[in-house]
This record gives sequence, structure tokens and C-alpha cells, in this order.
Amino acid sequence: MTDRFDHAAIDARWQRRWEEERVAYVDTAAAGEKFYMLNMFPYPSASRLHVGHGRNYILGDALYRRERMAGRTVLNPMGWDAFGLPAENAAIASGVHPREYTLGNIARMKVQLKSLGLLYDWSKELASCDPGYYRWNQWLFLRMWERDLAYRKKAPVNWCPGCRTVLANEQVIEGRCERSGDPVEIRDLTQWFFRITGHAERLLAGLEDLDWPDRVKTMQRNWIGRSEGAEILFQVEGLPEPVPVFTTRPDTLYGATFLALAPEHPAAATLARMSPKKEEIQVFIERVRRESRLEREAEGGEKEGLDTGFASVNPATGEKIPVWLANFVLPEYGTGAIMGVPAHDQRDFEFARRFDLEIRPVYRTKERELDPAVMTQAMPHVGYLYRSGDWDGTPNGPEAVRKAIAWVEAKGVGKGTVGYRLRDWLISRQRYWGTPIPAIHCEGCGVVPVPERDLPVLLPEDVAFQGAEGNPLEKSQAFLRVDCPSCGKPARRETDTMDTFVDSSWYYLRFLNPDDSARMLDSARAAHWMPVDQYVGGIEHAILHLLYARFVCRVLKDMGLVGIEEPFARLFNQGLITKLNAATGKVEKMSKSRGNTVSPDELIERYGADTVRLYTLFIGPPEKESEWSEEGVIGAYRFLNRVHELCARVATLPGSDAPARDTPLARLEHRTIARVTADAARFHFHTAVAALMEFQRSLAEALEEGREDAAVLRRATLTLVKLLHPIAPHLTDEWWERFGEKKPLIECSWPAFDEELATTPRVTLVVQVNGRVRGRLDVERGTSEQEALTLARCDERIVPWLEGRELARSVFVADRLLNLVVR
RNA sequence: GCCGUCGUGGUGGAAUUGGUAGACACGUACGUUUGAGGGGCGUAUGGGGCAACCCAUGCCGGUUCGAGUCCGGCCGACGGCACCA
Repeated sequence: MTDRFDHAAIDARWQRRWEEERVAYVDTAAAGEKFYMLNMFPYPSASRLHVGHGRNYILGDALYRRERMAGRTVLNPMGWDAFGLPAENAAIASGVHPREYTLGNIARMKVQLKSLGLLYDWSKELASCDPGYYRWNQWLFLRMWERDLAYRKKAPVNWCPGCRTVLANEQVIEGRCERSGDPVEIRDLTQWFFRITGHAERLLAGLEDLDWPDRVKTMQRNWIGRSEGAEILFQVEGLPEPVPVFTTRPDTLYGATFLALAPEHPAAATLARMSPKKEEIQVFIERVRRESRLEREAEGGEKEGLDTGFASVNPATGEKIPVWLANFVLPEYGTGAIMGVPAHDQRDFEFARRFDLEIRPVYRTKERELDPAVMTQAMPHVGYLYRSGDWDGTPNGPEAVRKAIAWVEAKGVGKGTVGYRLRDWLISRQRYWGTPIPAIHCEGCGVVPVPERDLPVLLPEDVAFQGAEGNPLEKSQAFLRVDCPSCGKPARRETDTMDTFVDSSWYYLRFLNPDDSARMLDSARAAHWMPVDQYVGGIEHAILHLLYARFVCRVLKDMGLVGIEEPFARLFNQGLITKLNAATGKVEKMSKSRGNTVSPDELIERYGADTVRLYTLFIGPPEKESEWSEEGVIGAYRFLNRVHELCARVATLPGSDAPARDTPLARLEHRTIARVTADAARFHFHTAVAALMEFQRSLAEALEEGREDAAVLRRATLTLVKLLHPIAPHLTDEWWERFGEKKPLIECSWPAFDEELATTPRVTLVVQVNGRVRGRLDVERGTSEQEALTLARCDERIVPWLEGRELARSVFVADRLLNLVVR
């Protein structure tokens, strides 16, 4: 064959055609059946995309093309998550303005995406660093402020010294900054928050009906961390108000032998002021506060504590118990105070042992009562309550908890309540490259919102990055100086910018009206297009982005702007691409920092975009992690070459208008359509490719042996081309056209299959004797049990197994198997 | 510790609802084609055995005519949460 597979020319030609013909354009104002397909928008970083990133987009594109061919109107937009620290760090390092840096990266990434043959409706393109976009962040912020969903408070917050900014809890992984890896410090700062905690219950409830991977739902549930329990009030001598504690085990109240406060607890400072050992207490408070979060939360870490010298009263026993400060009590969780039940809680036990506090068991079993003197660890709640007044004899379980809650409520010393691990979303960042928070600080009026007519609050362009310490916005007089919108006197602008996760919490809505300068979003279009039908992205966003987006969508719903509260109906997380490290023999995640990335650019040059796409989809089930191999790429390339050659040969066959007949190849064709259609529906393109490989081989064989007539061969080849299109769009569009078709394949319909033809007329019936395969019968589909039995009894392979034995029963599964049970 | 996911050839992986374990591909071997090739094509390829057959889906047990698939118990890997009261 002289007609070589010139992938470079074919790739270029079709990428140009698709763009010129705007095949991905969608009029979002038009009605009709819709499908909203979305890949998580990328951060435009300086490093080039590697094939690990590529998986996400290639899978999305294959799904997109498949949905289009299924006849749906599919919106598939793309944009840029363009604010963020890396751009600013690059500015500090090189002097290039973050905007310039970011726009340059966007341009390069766009070229790369296009070179893979990915189709997006670029007419909807947006970038979060565009004032036309971020002004709506500011608008949203003002609306949330009005509703008390955005607020400012002084609180101990996570500070990353490397990034020189505060972080949200979600961005702290095991005490370290998720971006830089620096240990996070706790600082007391006044910061802006979004009140996501008020939505904890709704965010939890909404997970139930989502078609999302279980692991993501579980991660969100863990993060929200709901636990039922009770708040119980403890009177403390010298304090006018009782101190509430949160516990999930109010049933152990009789065993509470001390009260412990987080050193940050307001009552701790109050007690210190009144105490004769004031100094000592204050030193302790300061010391614990300075501990890094990493040390403080390390499990099994030494428990630090200090007796305040004040006493509280156990509301159940009426006995006096000491009030301690303890480093293991965290200020943010529950009420920042606990009742210590050393007998049944391991932390409390360790604390009590260390400081010689009373250990009083309140659960025992029939056989055994705990002896505090010899206990080496806290005992789980087993058996039944004793030494617990009226609750004595109640077995461990929900009933005991209910009894305790009823009791404290009746006595007016507490109530049943629910605790959450989730904390409010800290959105302030002390950095330049983000959305300015639209607030103004006035000496007379306090913190005043920027009036809507003054939006957007633009980032000043002429700021110095190099050599500057801290937030460049604090040095920009032009930015800082502003008149108070309330009293008109000189005031100062807020210099915090927003967490970039605010940008990404609603971008999926903005694709519907990206250039709208009059409003944040178009409710009518949102009503039609939302929710996103298929969202595709990495598991790394399982908590952060996805939780924030679900929260903001609810806020927008409550504001009447959208009708739904779950933005993403279906979610798919592609698995990582890994690579074998030849030196260590270990399989590692592909990443720039490991230096083991494979660039799609070189592979595209060598083998073409279709090869990279096909191999990426063939590598394994898309939800699991898969190992990249160079040899595998060659296998994909070989297959495409074979397809090319097959098409070239079939194209030279004499034309025929004869109707395609019911032949073995036609039957295989229909079976292949059925398989590929089913596989694509569950994103299993790797098995779809396997089916297409088998189909190609049979086609080539039939052609070689002259078994089928031209009409059948031609139609089967066209079917192969169509089915392969979502996976290898360039080559298939090329041949589709060479076969005389006018429209690009994405605008053509997906082939249908005939149930009748998709089933083979003959089947292999497995014959088992006592459950073990002993023979196979080639029979007509629909053969009855009686017929099969007769055939099996004459089969020379089966006969020896039946000799001298009695047939007890037979199990028959039509067209599959016959199992003879003999004795 | 709690929660979740997963253990199949030399390798990546197939196997809707329990019904032929190893599709498809890589690698390897042999053959073939070419002036040559990290090339194309073909055949073979889980282990054992001359063979009939036997063994084999992390390990042990169970349910079933029949288990990679379901149940129980271990072992191991990965991920999430975790001094969260």
C-alpha cells in the first residue's frame, strides 16, 4: 500500500475544519433536549500538560463526541481557573506580571488542548482573572454579606509561612499547606469567612441522591463530620455563665470527673485574671497557642494540662470536679470545652493518669467491674450503666444516650444537639493575584461594603512584586485610598483577596452567559441547562471544590437565581496515570515534581493525536489508576495503521448499491455496535477498543479471503469508522469524507444495531458434569434442555463421565450451559 | 482506631444479573516478508504432566448443581478522616 497514514496532515486538516465549521458551537438560548458536559476547568500553569492530565480531557472529549452522535445538543465549554499563587510567585521570581504570565500560559495550553483534537465551544471561554468575571465574585460576596453568609471575625487561623497567606481548613493536609508543604502555623487574625457551617445538614442530605462515586460522597460526609450528642452546662465557680461542653456520650455523665477547657476558650482567660496563679496560667495558654497545629494534633502526643484551681460541679452527681486547661481540647470543635470521662475515653484516661485525676467507671458487664487502680487504658462502652442514678442497668446503646439527653433537658442543664467537624470557609488571602474583597475600612463607620455601582473593584496593575514583602496591594496607594461610601471621609480599602475556590464555585453557571455585563448569571438559561449532566475531573477536588460549589449553588438557589441546589448531577473521577520508575522498580504518580512526566507533544508528533487518544483510553478502566507504557502506545499506533490500510483497500472496491445481506460479518458488525455502545455508556472505552480491534481483524480477514461482497464490506467499514470516531476523531473523519460523506462525523448519528442480527445463530453450550467443564456443544440458539441432554449423552467427551453413574438432576441455562449432576 | 476501595498470567487488563477464567493489548519465542529497521504479517504463549487429566483469580472456611463474582474470618495494598470529645 502506498497510501501511508499521514497523521500529521490529517490531524492538522481536521482540527482546522472543526474550528472553521464551529462544530462545537451551541446556542445556549435555544430550547430543546440538552446535555451539559463539563471538564473541571484547568489552572493555567507554566508546565506543559502531560499525558496524566490528558486523560481527563481525552475521556471528556470521547464522551462529548459520543453524546453528540447520540443526537443530543451538548454544551461542552472550557475556561481557565486563572487566579492563584503560582502566577504571583512567578512574578516575584521573574518580574513578569501575573496577568501576562497567566495569559501566556493560557495561550500555550489552548494550543496543546487543540492538538489532541479536543473540541470545546470556545465561544464561551472565560478566565476567572478577567474583571468581567471576578466582578461577579464581588457581587456575590456583597449579597452574601447582606445575608450574613459572609462575615469577618478574629479567629485562630491557619497561616502558611511559605505562601505568606492564610489557608482554609480544607487546604491543610496533616498540618501542612497542601500547596507548598510548609507546616502551618496558627495565628489570631481578623479574616473573612463564608458561613458554610449553616449549610452542613443540607450539604449532607443532598449527597444521598447524587450519582457520584461513593468514595467522594464518603469523603464529603467525613469532612462534614456530623455527630449526634448533647451540650451539657457546667457551672464554674467565679463565672457568671455556665460553660457548655459537647459530648457524644452524655450517658457517661456520672463518670465525668473533671472539666477541661481549650486554652483558647474565653473562660480560660477570665479564670486566669481571677486566679492567684495568674502568671502561670497565662504562660500555659501562650505556650499551647504557639504550638504548631502539627504538634498539637499529633495523635499520642504528650497531653499538656494545667489545673486552674477553680472548681465546677458535675450536674448529675452534684460533686465538685476540678477545672483544667488541656492542649488536646481544640477551640474550634464543639464548644471548646469537654467533660472528662477517663474511664471510658482514651484521651481523658491518658490525661487523668498523667495528672492523677479520678477515674470513675460507669459501665460494667455482668462478669466484670472495672478497677480504676489497675486499668491501663480506657474501656469501651460495654455492658450496662451503673453508679449512674436512675439510669442504672441501662445497656450501652442509643437508649442510654436518649435517657441521658431527656434527663439533662428535664433538669435544664443541657440539650440534645448535633456537632459538626465542618468549619466556616475562610476565604481571605493576603495575596495580590485574586479577587479583591469589596469592603472599605472607615474609622467612623467601620467595615462598609463597596456599593454595587462601584464594582468591579479592579486589581491595580502597577504594583511591584519583586523585593516586596507581603501583599503588594498594601503598598498601592491608588488602590488603598478611597472615600468611605457611607460618610465620604477618607478610608482604606480591604486588601485581602478571595480564595480562588470562590471563583470555581460558580463558573459552571457563567458559561451560559460569559459576556453578560448586566448580571452574574442568566436564570432562564440556568433553568434549562443546569445541572451539569456529566462532570469530569480529578479526585483531588473531592472535598474542596466540590463542597464549595455545592454550598454556593445552594446560596444562589436561596437567592432565587437558580432552581437547583446540586450543580453536578453525575460526577466521574478519572484515575491517575502512573509510571514505572526503572531505578526503584516502583510505580509512581506522574507529576512534574517527580520528573517522570510524558509529554503528549512528542508522542503526537511521532504517532499522531489519535494514537495518544486511543492509547490513553485503552490503558485501563478510566476510574482506576493506570500505568503508562511506551510500548503500549506503539500497539495503539499499529491498530490505527491497520484501520487506515483497511479503509484504503475497501475504498478501492467497486461500488455497489446492493443491500447489505445477513452474513457472518454483518452479524459481527451488529454485535460490535452493541458492545461498543454499552461500553461507551459506562465510559469503558478500553473494552470498546478491544471490540473494535476484533472487528477490524475480522474485516481484514474477510477482505483478504474475498468472503464477503463489496456492499457488506463497505458498510461494515463505515460502521467501524463511526464507532471509532469518539476515540480517534481525525483518522475517522478523514475516511468518512474519503468515502464520500459530507458532514463531519460528530454531526452524524451513532449506528443502531439490530437485536436479531447482534445475536449469533449458533452458540457454544458448555457441558459440565458435577460442575466441572467436560465438553462443549456447538448448537443452534434456543436448543432445548431435552435436545441438549440427548446430544450430551452421545458426546464422546461426555460419555466416559456418565458411565456407571446415575443422573440425579440436570441444570440447564439456555444457550449457555448444561450441568449434569451424577452420583 | 473509624470509614471506603481493591487484590486475576511475565505486564496493563477482560469476564452486565453466580454459568467456558485470562477477551484485547504489551512483552517473549519461533516462522515469514524486506536492501535495512525500536518495521509489517503469521503462529504460540497461566503452571504441571507423554497423555487422560490435575492445579490455578491474596489466604482459610461457608452457601450453591456451579463462586473471580455472594457470605464469614484473616493477610496485604491504596485512599479519606482522626487527640473531633
